[in-house]
Amino acid sequence: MIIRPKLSDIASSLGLSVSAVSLALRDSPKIPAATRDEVKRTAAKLGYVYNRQAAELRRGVKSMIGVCINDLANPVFVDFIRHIEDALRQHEMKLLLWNSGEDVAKQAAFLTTAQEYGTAGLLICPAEGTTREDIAKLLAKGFPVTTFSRLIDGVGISGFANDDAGGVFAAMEHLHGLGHRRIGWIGGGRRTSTAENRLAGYDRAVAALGLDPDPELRVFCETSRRSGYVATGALLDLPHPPTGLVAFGDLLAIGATTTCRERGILVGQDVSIVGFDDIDECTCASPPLTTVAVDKGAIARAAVDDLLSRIAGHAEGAVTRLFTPRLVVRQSTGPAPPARA
Amino acid sequence: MIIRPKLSDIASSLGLSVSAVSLALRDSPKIPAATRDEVKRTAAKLGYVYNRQAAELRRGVKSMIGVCINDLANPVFVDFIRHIEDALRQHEMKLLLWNSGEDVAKQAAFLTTAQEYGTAGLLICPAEGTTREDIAKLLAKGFPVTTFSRLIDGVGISGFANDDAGGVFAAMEHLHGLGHRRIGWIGGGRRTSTAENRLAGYDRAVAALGLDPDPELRVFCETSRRSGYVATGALLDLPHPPTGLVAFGDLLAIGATTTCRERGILVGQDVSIVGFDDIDECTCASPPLTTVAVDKGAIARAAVDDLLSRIAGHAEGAVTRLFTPRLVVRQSTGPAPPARA
DNA sequence: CTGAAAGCGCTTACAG
DNA sequence: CTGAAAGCGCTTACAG
Repeated sequence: MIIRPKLSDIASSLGLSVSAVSLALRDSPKIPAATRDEVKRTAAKLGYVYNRQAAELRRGVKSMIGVCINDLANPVFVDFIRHIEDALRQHEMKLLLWNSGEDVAKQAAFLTTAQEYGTAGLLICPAEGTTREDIAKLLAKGFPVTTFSRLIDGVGISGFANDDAGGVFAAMEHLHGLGHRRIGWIGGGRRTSTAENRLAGYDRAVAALGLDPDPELRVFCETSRRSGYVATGALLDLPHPPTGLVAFGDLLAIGATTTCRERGILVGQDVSIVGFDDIDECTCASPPLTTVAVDKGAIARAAVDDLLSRIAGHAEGAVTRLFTPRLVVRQSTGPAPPARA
Repeated sequence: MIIRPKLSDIASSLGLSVSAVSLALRDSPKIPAATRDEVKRTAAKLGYVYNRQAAELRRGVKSMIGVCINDLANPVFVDFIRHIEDALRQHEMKLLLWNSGEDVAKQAAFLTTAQEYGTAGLLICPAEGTTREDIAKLLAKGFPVTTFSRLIDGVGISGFANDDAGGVFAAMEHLHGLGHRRIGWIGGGRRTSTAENRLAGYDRAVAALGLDPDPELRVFCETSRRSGYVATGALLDLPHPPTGLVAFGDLLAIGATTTCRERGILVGQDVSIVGFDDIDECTCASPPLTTVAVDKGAIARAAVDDLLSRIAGHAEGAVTRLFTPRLVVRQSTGPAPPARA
């Protein structure tokens, strides 16, 4: 038995030429329908597997896209991946997935692999510490790259992200409207565009709304439930703790609810908490979490479209597009408690 | 400027032969060190990217492994992936990741892609509904496949999984030792080996320990926080609710704690809850979750070793290995409350 | 130590 | 409608 049959095996078993078999398998009208069927039957019988590497080498086309994200453990990226997959499927493109885990070295290794394996281009949410030079190097090689969720400025690469500053501002306005005047910030401890912009939204809102600008109210940490738990503890230990809390991400906000619960503090009454991203878990958190919903589907689709048109050679200049998020009010926010003595 | 330079571009720019360049780049002792350095410098200068597809086609070797899991949204798989990655890195193998999302059609599409792109073999946690025939078809083509976490029996494929029945049995013994006699089961609603075995462990323990065998105590659902929330509600609504609860997975158990919290039921006092898997979140759940810790690292390493030796042709017969889990007692379990009238 | 030639499994003009 | 030939970018014997 032939281990891995190739076109020539099908051809010889049928008394056809290799070219005829090649065309038949791809439904060329040059081959009579009856012959095509026969070829396909024989291929199936022999257990033929198309060697796409060989075909792509010959044709000079590619059909894989590399996707590199920074933190698989954050559900928001699982959402992004699902949307990217959906968008890619319509273009018959496959996805080569990678998780950098915020490790620039791992990310660099993947970038190399992605190129060596002939991916057509790269969709990347850059790990913290990714430099313009890292990206410029790829671009110089003519390798199409588009960023999503996080942006890298000033290097001529397209980026599609949420309006992070605006999202936090909206969250702050919401709390301000509920009477909160001392509002804490947790998270965004990494040097990424997302962290910078969300914090900028916080600072801007503090100034614009006349809130307490106490720098102690800002606690920087990474994005995980545990970090949210710890950071919120620090905030509540303050001599004069905040009544409202905006978190860099939902994971942090969920961690924050744990801290409150342990201390017998009622979320939505004693303290109001707003998350960011709108992951599924928000609806079954306790209480269900008020959050800033990021339009992951629209961002994913726009990034895929940009990358594909770049790959196709219709490369207009780099574009940066920000998508407006939507505040979703659930039960983790409520009127500020009356001031205490 | 050359768009994507190849060996011949380096060769001609240096007045060398293509073969010399090929050997130099791979540090062959046949090429003088000085020449090697020069070749590498030129390659870097020209922005040369190794075409691994072409090289693998010629050499007849492969360096990618496909990994197909069933649910990326479950953190336990993120853990598995990380361990698989680590094991693979030592063998210079790359990973082509895919999430079937419990969709057999998506999984089938990936299996085809993985073969067409020339992955050396496949590590798979089969989606619900994967048949023996699905696997047999791959095996018939001589395509190396190894399962992990979930097993497919009777088809001559190696599998590495947790001792699921034993794990649940240990959880039940723990609760029994604390005085619980009416213990509920939530989850495992899918037809997978994991679900069957964990439920079997429950049933066996109910019989062996003389617990209440009320079938109402078993609620089947899929694995998510939300499902755990809902299923636990159903259990607590029973005229005679259980005092202990074993969940198919930690995500469910965490959902269960939410239900209890909402109803003012103290977890670890009024009701004891045991999860399964030991994901990171267990330690920052409230209360921290007693769980059955799966040795994901050992399972991942064993599966990778098996697959790689199969790829290398040292294919002993298929082996199935079960790894003994470890009960980790935290604060979600405690003595059964005194029986009520 | 270096180069010319063949070939991995495909596809694509080009003849017949 | 069908086949022989060339070539995608590499690597590997094989001569020199």
